[in-house]
Amino acid sequence: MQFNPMSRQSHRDRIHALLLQRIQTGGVGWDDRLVDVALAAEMGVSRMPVRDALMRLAAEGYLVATTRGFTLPNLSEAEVLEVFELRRLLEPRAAAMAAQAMTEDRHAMLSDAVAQARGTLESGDVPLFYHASERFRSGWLAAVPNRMLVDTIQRYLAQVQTVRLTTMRDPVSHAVIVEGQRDLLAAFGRRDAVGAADRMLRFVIEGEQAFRRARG
Amino acid sequence: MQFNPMSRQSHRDRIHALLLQRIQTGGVGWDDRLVDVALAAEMGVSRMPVRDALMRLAAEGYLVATTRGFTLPNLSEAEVLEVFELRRLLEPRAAAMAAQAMTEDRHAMLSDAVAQARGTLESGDVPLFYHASERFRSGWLAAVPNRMLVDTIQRYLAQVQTVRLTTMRDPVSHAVIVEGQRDLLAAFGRRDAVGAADRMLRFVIEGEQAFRRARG
DNA sequence: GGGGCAGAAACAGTATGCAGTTTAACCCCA
DNA sequence: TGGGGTTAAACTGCATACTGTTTCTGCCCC
Repeated sequence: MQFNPMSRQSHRDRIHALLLQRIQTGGVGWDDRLVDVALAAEMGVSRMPVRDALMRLAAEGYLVATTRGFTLPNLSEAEVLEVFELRRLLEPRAAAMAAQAMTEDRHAMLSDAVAQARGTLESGDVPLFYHASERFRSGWLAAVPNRMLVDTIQRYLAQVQTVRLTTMRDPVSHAVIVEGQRDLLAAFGRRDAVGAADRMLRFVIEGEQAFRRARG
Repeated sequence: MQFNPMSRQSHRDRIHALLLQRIQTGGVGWDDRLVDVALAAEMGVSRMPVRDALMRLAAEGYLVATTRGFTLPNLSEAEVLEVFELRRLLEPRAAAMAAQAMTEDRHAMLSDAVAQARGTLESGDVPLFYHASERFRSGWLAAVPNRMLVDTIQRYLAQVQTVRLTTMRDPVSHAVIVEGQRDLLAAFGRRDAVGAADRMLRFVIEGEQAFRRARG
């Protein structure tokens, strides 16, 4: 049963990456409790590397430690609005930098993601739409040269994961999001930093309005 | 020898706080290697809580893990400049919100901190200056109603800890920082959100320029 | 005297076990 | 049938031990 303890990437890092992916792709539900023993059994390792990964995720803000396992942070409406404020401050700038640094390859990939997202407008395939949107998001973020900025954006976006998921289920928002992606893609294609920033700001504000509508 | 394992504050948290204090008060040198075994022996506990604390400090950016113990981080110049970009984006807004939400009590506390910082201009007492600056910073941040914004700011500031410490040792920067604190305090006192934002932006840019001068 | 080279030591990662605490289920009595 | 107390299970925190790797040290050969 013994794996090589010092394999290129430690168990701790592998498990951290795996759990992060699960969180970011909606693989962890709101009422799920992540417990080291269970995860360790699932992955065939001992508790310690799993504990390390969980505590690291908690330190990074992706999880919160409770007396009974780790769970997703349960954001109040006020906290979600706080995140929208952060998004308004950071994402337009990030989009501008991405536009300036956009390569042909990356633009083609983003174009593909947007096409896929648009295709779900008729089929109403929410999981596929979500997946395409994730591809678009991670794609343009990868073009941003400021890694600190990207890390910051990724962190708080992870925390409002479920909000974004519910927004995507709304048909009206679905169309608005695809439209925003299309416009952003066009701005990226023109290397139009100003246009990308403006459109991204509008995109975030539209998202905030959709959230406010959904809550009342 | 057995302590209560579940005493109000866990060993992990105690050790984390202790090491953080050592780092922040210059108790850890650039060539010091923090090793779990040695620290554990020093504190009379096992490796695990020490390891937890060290890894948490590393996740927070106060330390970096090397193949041979934990050391102070040596951020590249590019990474530090990335953080300055984040600061330009977030801290003016945060200062504006703090100005709007400023209370008399808090303003008095900030005033005290600035007076203490100014007092170190002549004495050249860097540790006291550092402490006063920390009080000023944590004080105005506490007035910001958006907790997500504050958390984000705190997180990246932790990572450039050492840069800020070296900046404070420079007499010219020392004076510039105290001047900035004085102006910010005045803006806070007037509940002048616009003025606070403007002055904070200038403050960050001055810090960035000081850093660029120091490096190259 | 300098450049490998082998052995030793230091150190990170992981496994396992136990103690203490919290949660939840259950049972008893009303 | 419901409320309160009791007990079992679940889970975290800490300790200890072992393994494999990396770095250091000193020695030998050139």
